[in-house]
Amino acid sequence: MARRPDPDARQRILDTATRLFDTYGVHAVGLQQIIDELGCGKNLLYREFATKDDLVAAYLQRCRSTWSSIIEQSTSPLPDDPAGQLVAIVRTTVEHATAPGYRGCPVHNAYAEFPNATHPAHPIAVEHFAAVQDLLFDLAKRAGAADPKALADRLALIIDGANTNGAALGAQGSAFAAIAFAEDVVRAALDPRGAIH
Amino acid sequence: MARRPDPDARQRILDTATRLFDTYGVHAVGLQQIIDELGCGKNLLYREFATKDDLVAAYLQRCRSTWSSIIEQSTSPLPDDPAGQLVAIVRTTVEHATAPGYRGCPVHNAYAEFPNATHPAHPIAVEHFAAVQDLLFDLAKRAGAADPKALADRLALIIDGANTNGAALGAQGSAFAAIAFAEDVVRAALDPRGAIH
DNA sequence: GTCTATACTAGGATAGAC
DNA sequence: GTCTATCCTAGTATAGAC
Repeated sequence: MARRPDPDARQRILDTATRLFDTYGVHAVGLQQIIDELGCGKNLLYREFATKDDLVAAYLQRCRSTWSSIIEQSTSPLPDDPAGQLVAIVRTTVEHATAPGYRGCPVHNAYAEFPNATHPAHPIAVEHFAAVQDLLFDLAKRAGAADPKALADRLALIIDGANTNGAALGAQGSAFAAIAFAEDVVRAALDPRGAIH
Repeated sequence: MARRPDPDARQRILDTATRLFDTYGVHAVGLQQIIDELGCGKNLLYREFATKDDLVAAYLQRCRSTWSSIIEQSTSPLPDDPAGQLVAIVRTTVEHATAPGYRGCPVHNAYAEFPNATHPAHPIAVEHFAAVQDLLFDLAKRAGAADPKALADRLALIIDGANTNGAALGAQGSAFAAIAFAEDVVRAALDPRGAIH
């Protein structure tokens, strides 16, 4: 009897690749290692992903969609509270950034690992950075900030800072402070009296 | 006549290695590439650095001392103004983070490239992160902040955020906003009326 | 026909001999 | 400073199990 093709093969490969890339970094993981962990043949991997670059690109796409659903999950309980959603995004970021073994935002890490602008990972990462900016700006506008761009910039710095600091120093660093920081910044930006004095 | 050993060999090797590592990332640069650029023999490099890991460790040490002198240079004009020094540190960080071709803090990048805790780069990076924390905390205390830990945490987030955001989005991102942000945060932390409302 | 397993090429890396 | 040995990884091709 002929074997049926496994429709989940691509997903299983991506599952394993994601876990290994997240843990060890992209450069440090060889395709052989993925094949060994997965227990599949080399042909299957090369059928789904012609080159390692293709696999890396698919990995980054998955990182993006994972991030989207995490954010979606944290903001959906506050559908009519854009200011609360901004704080919720920071809180979720901090939770992840202080988790044991956190190595930093995988998109930023991959971007740093492949500085060559011709790498297929590049445009995906840039798209992600722009999407985060847009989301923050949109929420800041809807929250009624007098200067939504300024509020979005400050929250972007807090979020990127929490990610980086958490990767470096974990829960012992400054990442936890990001939550109260974001609350103050949002409050100040919405205060009709005109913010910080 | 036998050639005299070049006492600057180690520095010249480090110069070239630093430039290449900063530009392309550590993993992506081979020792052969460094040798080719430098026009030296392999022996010379192996005499100074037994393994690539040793070279990477020396590279990170140099990154640390470069960072120290940059910070020293930016804070020395304000010897009796710790609050001004805190803002100056952020300003200097932003200047670097928004420069064309900036790829992020090399220490953070190397830390991300070598997640394995046994790599010699690890302790050096951790030392750096702790040193930054200590410097910020010390200045926050000397500035008279009511809660110096909180101020140091917030500035650490702004600094790490400016570095990461600048690497991703350059001058078009949120990094520039870090300067006014830091000014507001420092002012609020020193305000006797009790900060942000 | 689909998968696993393996043998193989080519290139680049570390390392060291001379 | 050149030249060689060894290893590792990406990628291809082939053989065989189900």
